[in-house]
Amino acid sequence: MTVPSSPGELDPVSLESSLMEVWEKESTFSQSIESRREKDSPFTFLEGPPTANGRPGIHHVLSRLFKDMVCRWKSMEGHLVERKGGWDTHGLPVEIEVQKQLDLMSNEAIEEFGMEEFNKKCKESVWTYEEAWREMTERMGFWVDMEDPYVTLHDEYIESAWWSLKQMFEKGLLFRGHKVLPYCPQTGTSYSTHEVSQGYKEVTEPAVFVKFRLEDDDASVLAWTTTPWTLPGNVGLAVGPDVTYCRVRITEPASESWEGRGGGEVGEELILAKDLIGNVMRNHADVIEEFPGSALVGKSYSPLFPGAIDKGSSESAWTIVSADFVTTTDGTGVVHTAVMYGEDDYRLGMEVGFPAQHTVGMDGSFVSGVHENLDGRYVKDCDDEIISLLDDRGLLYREHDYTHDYPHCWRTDHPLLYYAMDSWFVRMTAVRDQILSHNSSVEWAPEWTGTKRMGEWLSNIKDWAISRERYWGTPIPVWICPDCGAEHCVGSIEEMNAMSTEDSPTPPELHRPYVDDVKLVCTNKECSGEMVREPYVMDCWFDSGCASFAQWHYPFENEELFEGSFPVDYICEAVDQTRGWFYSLLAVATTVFDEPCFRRCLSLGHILDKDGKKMSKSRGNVVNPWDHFNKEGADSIRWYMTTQSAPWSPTNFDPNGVRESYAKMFLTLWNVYRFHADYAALDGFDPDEESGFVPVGERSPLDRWILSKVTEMADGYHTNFVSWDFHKAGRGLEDFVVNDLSNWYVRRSRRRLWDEADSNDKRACQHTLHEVLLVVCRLMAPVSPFTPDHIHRSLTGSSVHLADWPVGSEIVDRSLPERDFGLEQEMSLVRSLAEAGRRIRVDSNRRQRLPCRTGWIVGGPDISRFGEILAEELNVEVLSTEKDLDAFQRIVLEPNRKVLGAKCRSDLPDVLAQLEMADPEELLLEIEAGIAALAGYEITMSDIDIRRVERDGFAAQTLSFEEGDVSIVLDMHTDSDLLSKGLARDITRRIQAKRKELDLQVESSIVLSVWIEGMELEDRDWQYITSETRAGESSLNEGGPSEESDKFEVDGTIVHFQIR
RNA sequence: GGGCGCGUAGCUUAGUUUGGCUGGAGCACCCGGCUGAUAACCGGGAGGUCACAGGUUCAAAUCCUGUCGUGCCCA
Repeated sequence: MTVPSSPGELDPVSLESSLMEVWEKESTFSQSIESRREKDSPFTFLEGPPTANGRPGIHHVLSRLFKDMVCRWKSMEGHLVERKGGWDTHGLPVEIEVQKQLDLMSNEAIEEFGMEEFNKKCKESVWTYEEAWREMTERMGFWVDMEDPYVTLHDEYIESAWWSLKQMFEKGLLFRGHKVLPYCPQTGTSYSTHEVSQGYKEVTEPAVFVKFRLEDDDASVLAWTTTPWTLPGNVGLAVGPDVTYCRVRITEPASESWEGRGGGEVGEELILAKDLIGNVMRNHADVIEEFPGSALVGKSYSPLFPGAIDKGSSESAWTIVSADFVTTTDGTGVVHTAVMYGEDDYRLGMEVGFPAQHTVGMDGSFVSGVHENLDGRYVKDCDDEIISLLDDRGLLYREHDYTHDYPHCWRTDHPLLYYAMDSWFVRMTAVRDQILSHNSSVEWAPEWTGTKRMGEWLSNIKDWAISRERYWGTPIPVWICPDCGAEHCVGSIEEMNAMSTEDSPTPPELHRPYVDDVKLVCTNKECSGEMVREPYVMDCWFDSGCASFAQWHYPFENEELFEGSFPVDYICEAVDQTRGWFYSLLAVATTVFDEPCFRRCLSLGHILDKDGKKMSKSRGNVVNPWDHFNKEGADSIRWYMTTQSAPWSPTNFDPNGVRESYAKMFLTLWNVYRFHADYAALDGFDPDEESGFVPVGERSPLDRWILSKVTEMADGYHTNFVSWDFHKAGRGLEDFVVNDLSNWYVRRSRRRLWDEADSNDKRACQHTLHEVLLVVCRLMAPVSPFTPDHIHRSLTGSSVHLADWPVGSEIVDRSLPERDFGLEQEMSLVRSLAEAGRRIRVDSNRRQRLPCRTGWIVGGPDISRFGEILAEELNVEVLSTEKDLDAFQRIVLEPNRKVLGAKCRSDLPDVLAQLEMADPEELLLEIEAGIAALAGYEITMSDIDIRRVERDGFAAQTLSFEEGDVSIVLDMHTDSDLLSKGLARDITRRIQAKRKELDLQVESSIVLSVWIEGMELEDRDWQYITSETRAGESSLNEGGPSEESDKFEVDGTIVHFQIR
């Protein structure tokens, strides 16, 4: 037996914090899982691990909300939903944080400081904000197991990652190559594009037009570059096969105004794209030949810096090749290609077989043998020297200053060099078809994230560079023999130990520098070398991409757990993870298991600030979730975030919106609950007491109406959940609670519960409220888990999170009342008529409290069972029906433009004009007779809509429905009887307001004195006032008004009143 | 520079898939009403270049093209 106690005011913060304690004490989270274990229908969720080295902001609440919501919902549907927490702990951002802290601005500095110590610091730094994350997670009500999370830096996790890499290695998917990256030679660091984007600076640098002398032809091809330091590394020129090129002959010497070095001789012949002649040439020149780029392909030219690069076996070195990326937007339409110093260059070089050799060392200086004037010098200091060298040999056409944005090192401010770094790759291009098909098996929300953003990207998939020349990360488990070149990928700790040489130490953990010291016995039996580990760590995306199995330390243990949870049912992260985690999960699952990794993926939009700007520390517009946790509470934030916009739409975070969710959704819900609980406590109402139960069929139409409506709402809510439209679900529920439940059902039921005597009707109302509140709480619980749980516990004694989803599922039963469509329709009409009545009063200047003698309903279905309610809402003495519409109304014919437009096309305006002029009554008769025509077109009923409007002089409103029109007509006549009744209501209202102002108890009685000037109040109405206001003693018009009395005026009547 | 989103009232948004009646709500504002009903509720008002420019159509917020702004990812 559960009799609710009187709940008092809503205090969301204390409600939520005390509930958190209850959850802790009762282990509600684990109960909510364990109670569904028997049903044996798991729904698996995979947590995208956050990095705890930054403080959590409101945007983190969003993704944790949608993770939690779906998990809670699926739990209530009866599924077993385990949620293991996780932490992402490796990666460059961690290193950068520590480097900043310790002022270690280069790799050299880190190594001097000591890699062991450095990595220790990284390991500590990773947990800087763990506490803050845990607190936020708990406070927002995200249920996830943080006691036993997976952690990417644990040996178990790393071992699983190693295992997966070995699978790829054995499938031949792992290979060594180069990756061109922005690189800072001063710090010895290559940068991710993400980091680079923060360091762009506008700089002015020398750019040059260089002549490449063709062999077997007395002409030069012109190419342009903004990085003269890459010219010694030139091994090829790229042209667009369909671009039109020209051979031009210089006809006159340059003018005096020529700036800088370089130039062309009269008679010299140059080749460049036709469209760019005007931009490039500074001499008068004749076009002597035109041809497509394809005509140039295969021609050889002389190297600019002979000897800088060894041709080796390359056949294509220093020839012209075709490339699809060549454009004529700038330069000469000929692209200078230095394989090791540009991404396009490298890719092209690999395709056509240019020699891939460095002319620049890792220190940023030219290697020896490039040119005697350049060897050993820092490349950016050599621009001028290189230009002079070219000019001296007549290979420079022109130099000029060029201003552009160029990436710079945020630590040293030096320009970064695009530089081909040694790198390990996973051959994703080999599994393109598989990953595409796995991707298309995923249910993406929104759909375009999968088909477009991910799908189109995957169809141009590139090999995945998984190695990083860093310190803090999962070490690459590849060992190479320096003697014979044998490669071996280790797949477990055991394997490493078994293969290690006698002198090798046993590493205390699987991190650098410890694993670096492990040497393996060479796998080549003929070789006696010691294999050395490749000194890289893995891309941290690889780490997190292993989460589906590495969280269980699969395949070393938990085989069953893994197999039962793969592919996972649900993941959810923000949209920026499309090419991050979503991709790395797919990539690893495809290469290791040839399976998709997840079945459903919700990709969320970002939270922006209220001006639509990205939240960032530097802008200072990051919203601290605690500002709202401590004010409106987590439920309101969660409800706001859910209902504000579609999950995948970017949302401008408006603090006022959180307040609104609180004021509207939660306060309203609370007051409905409070209304129920206050009277339930007063009457000792026990929902479980069978003798007091009123079957639904015996309850009032109002009760049956709200029960029907709650089912309608619940079904819509569920449908929206299924199609990921959580925002629509929430809006529908809120609308139900505010409008149907609070503003109509509770308002209309108030008097039923005031009755102190026990009655069937009162108990019917209590049961109805009880039942509706439970459905509402259960539906809301996944979105906002606190308030609904509080209410649910108070009504039933058990947690809402252990309850079943009212809509039911394949596992749990449906528990919703039956719909009664007729009742719903009638009530909808009643409410519309009540509103229409208020409009009439506004239009006719008749205040609501002044009753009307009669109201007529014209047309529509029989709504007599709600006659009393409607009469009260309309404040009419008598409500009757009238069949004859014509007494109050006339008709208007409106064109149905959709139908008419299709029929009349361009004559539509004529037809409309004639319809406008036609007499509606006559035309309608013609239409009914089938003889109507306008502007030569036959007009039928489907071409028009009939609408009724009230005749002048009647206070009436007409509502149009598909089934026909319904009108409400009010009698505007006034007499002393009505005036007295109206006055009584005004006086009552004033006294009640005063009672409230004086903070009187509802049941306490008062001593009332009233003085009325200018009107007679009938005895009957005076009785009404005294009983409504609980006046124990009362006096009317005795003596004169006292000085303490209140005074008001209504329609010329002055009223004084005093209560004691 | 490329791909994918987004842009509707001062703010948050519905409507866009499938073109058709006067572009619909909430917050804030103004007027009125109602209330032992709450930060509530009801009626009305004001507030819109549906980002901009073209196009298709009898008809465009909706479809097409381009531009601008903004966000994510990539370069």
